[in-house]
Amino acid sequence: MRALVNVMKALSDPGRVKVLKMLEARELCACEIIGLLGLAQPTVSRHLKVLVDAGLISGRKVGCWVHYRLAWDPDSGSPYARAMLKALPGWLENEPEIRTLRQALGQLSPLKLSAPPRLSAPEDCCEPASAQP
Amino acid sequence: MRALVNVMKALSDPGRVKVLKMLEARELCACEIIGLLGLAQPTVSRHLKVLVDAGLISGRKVGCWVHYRLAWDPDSGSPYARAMLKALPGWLENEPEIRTLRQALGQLSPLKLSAPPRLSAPEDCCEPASAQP
DNA sequence: TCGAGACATAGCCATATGGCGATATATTCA
DNA sequence: TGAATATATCGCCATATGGCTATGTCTCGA
Repeated sequence: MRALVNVMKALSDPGRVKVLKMLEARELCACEIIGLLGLAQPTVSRHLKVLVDAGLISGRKVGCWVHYRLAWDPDSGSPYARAMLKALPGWLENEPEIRTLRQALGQLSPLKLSAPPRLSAPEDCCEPASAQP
Repeated sequence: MRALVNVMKALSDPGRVKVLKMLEARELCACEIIGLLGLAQPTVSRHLKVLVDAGLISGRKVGCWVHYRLAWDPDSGSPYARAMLKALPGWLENEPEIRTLRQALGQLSPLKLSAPPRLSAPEDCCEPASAQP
């Protein structure tokens, strides 16, 4: 019960749902998510923690960065989390908010992740996605 | 997005999840749910409203009573609500809380609902499920 | 028409949640 | 070692949530 409620609570916030929809496209580092969501870094960090605790995403540290991805692993996460991750890709595809995010995501240069020890840092990783002049 | 978040919020409370699990067995009137949940009547009433607003259950007034059931109807409710209603029966079946509720539910005399205009009132409909002597 | 019962609503309170800035921690690079 | 960067944590505030009691509304039957 606790596990189920935790997953549902995690899905009860638009920002967190957006994160999951973005991670459908590809793995993202925290700073990219911050830029895309347009929220303060501590706020996003907490949202990510909620998603991790619910078993919906997992993060792995790569040098200075933490790369988040959907927790597809069959053993990690709860069955509830897996069920929701399976359902989500069919949802919200026509939502304007999501389409906008997808577009912004495409404009970001993809992460050049490969070598955990030696890492070529993505120069524009932490450019804020929305530049206000 | 709003609709999805509303469904997930509705599922974010153990009491409301219990209501849905009980309604899997059969239609219930509000007073039965009050007895089974062990919460005050206004509290349950509000929980039921949240579930109705999310499109997860529907209530129909029968005389003095309101009978609640899962919102299976293909047109009513959101696709999110329908998806969750489809998933829920496979969940929490081994949860002690739920098993206890199921048992208590079996001990209640089933509602004799049939005639919307004329209605044979269930005598013990509003007996509190927990009698403290 | 009036009382009783079933349910909904209003209002109050304690806690949870989500936002933020400030700060701590960890890692890389010079 | 020390500066710079990425992320996490802390503490504060406003709002949302969930519990309750009191009260309103509706329906039935006397």
